Amino acid sequence: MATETKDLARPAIHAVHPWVPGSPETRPRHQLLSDDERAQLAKVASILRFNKDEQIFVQGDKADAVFNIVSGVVTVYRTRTNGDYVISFLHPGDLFGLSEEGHYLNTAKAATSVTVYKIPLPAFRRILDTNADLDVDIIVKLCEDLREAQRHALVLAQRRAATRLAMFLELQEHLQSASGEAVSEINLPMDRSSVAAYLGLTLAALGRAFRTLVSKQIISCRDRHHVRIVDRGALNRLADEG
Amino acid sequence: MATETKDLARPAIHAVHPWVPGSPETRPRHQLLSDDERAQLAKVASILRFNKDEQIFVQGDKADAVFNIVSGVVTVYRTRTNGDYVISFLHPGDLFGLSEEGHYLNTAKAATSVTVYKIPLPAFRRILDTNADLDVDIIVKLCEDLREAQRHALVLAQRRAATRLAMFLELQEHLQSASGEAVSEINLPMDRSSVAAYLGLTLAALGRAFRTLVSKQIISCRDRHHVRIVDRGALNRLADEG
DNA sequence: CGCTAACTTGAACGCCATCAATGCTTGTGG
DNA sequence: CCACAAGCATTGATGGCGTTCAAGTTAGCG
Repeated sequence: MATETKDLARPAIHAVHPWVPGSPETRPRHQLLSDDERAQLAKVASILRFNKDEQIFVQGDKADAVFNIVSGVVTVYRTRTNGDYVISFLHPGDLFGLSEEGHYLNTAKAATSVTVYKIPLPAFRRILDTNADLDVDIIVKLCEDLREAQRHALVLAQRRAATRLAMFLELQEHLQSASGEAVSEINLPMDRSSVAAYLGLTLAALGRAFRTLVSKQIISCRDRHHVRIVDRGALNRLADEG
Repeated sequence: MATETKDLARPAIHAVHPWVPGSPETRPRHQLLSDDERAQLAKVASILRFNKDEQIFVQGDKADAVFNIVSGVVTVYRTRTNGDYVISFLHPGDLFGLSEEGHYLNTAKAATSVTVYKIPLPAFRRILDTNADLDVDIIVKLCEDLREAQRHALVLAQRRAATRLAMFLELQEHLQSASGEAVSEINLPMDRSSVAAYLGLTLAALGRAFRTLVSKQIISCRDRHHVRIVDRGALNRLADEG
């Protein structure tokens, strides 16, 4: 379809707008950018493709571009002397590489096959300077990223592994439904060790947490990447009350 | 001094600019806003004073204003069925209440006596629309907040309590030195239970962690709000290597 | 079909949560 | 200024849960 090709041929930033009234249900996640903004960004962007596990940038690299995801999932993580810590999983419509200090603070790698727009920072700044509306869109997106990071902290502050996993699964389901897909099943494209690194758990503890939820009839796993919620009430209770 | 009075009479947003070259050392945290921007904001802002432990807004309230700290420290936390979780400690030059979804997601309370500018959201948006430079300043600030939230997640992902505390102390020291104060001593204006809620620990565990660091001659405590670093190397090692 | 890496499972240990009791400090009123 | 009270913080003992290390299993890929 022509429209779809045209859509894919331009950067897109998806978010819920925090300032317009209405409940989150009535304000779905939508495309923030105008056609004009998207066209401007497309002019300076190059499109790149990465295979699973390929690195998009590495922590310490000079931060000279921002990225916008077209398709696929990106894992952002930081490597420390005692292991890797996953900061976030990013999805189509997300922007990343912006919140850096001259050099990338984190490493970004493809969790699945990924296509992204790469927008050189100087060009990006130039467009920001000349286009006031884009500024506001970026602000909205950053607010969303901030809320997301705070929710991540909330997850990590939980004491029991099963609670962290329950919150993570609810978050993933929410992300999927907000992006418009029907979700009879939660899709977890990243591998277990990445989830463990995101939840601040060892692989072993995460495995046990999965087994606990399955044995309690709260979820069922078709395979390692597909989870079905059996008892949503119990999952919610676990996530909310620890 | 006249200048100081004038400075205090206007909103101010402090941050390091992530896009200008140079090491963080050579790019100190500075005032982002121009005199004009500060004057515009001052026109629509009202100044408020809160005593220690007074609430500035409560989670669930309609989010109709953003706040800018003039002096004092603000604790942002979220209350859940199983307790309070501290999201962040905010300082003069910080902006908060922006990243909400129509209603405040968190509660903000004064950790010390606090004076803030309250800027009604409609007026704030109007200024954003007409002032392109301010947009960019807000973006810079949000990027800093995002990095901060990610660092918090990194702290919470640590397994040992002493490691979390070491990272927290280094962060506090960094904040203080970045705001221009000489730091022979780390100042912790918030109380222990808030620190515990920030670090995802119980009061008891935090107390033990303090005692561990003291007994290992890594820090010494003058009182509950003043910590001196005795062995910075050891503190660094603990924070970096777990 | 075989190999390798990812994942699961098991047993022992250690750390933190929990609960309870004590000590400290801050604010209040006598 | 002191006595008191109430909340905050430290300390101690116990148990649960997650880490660690190791072995076994599955899944994905050539």
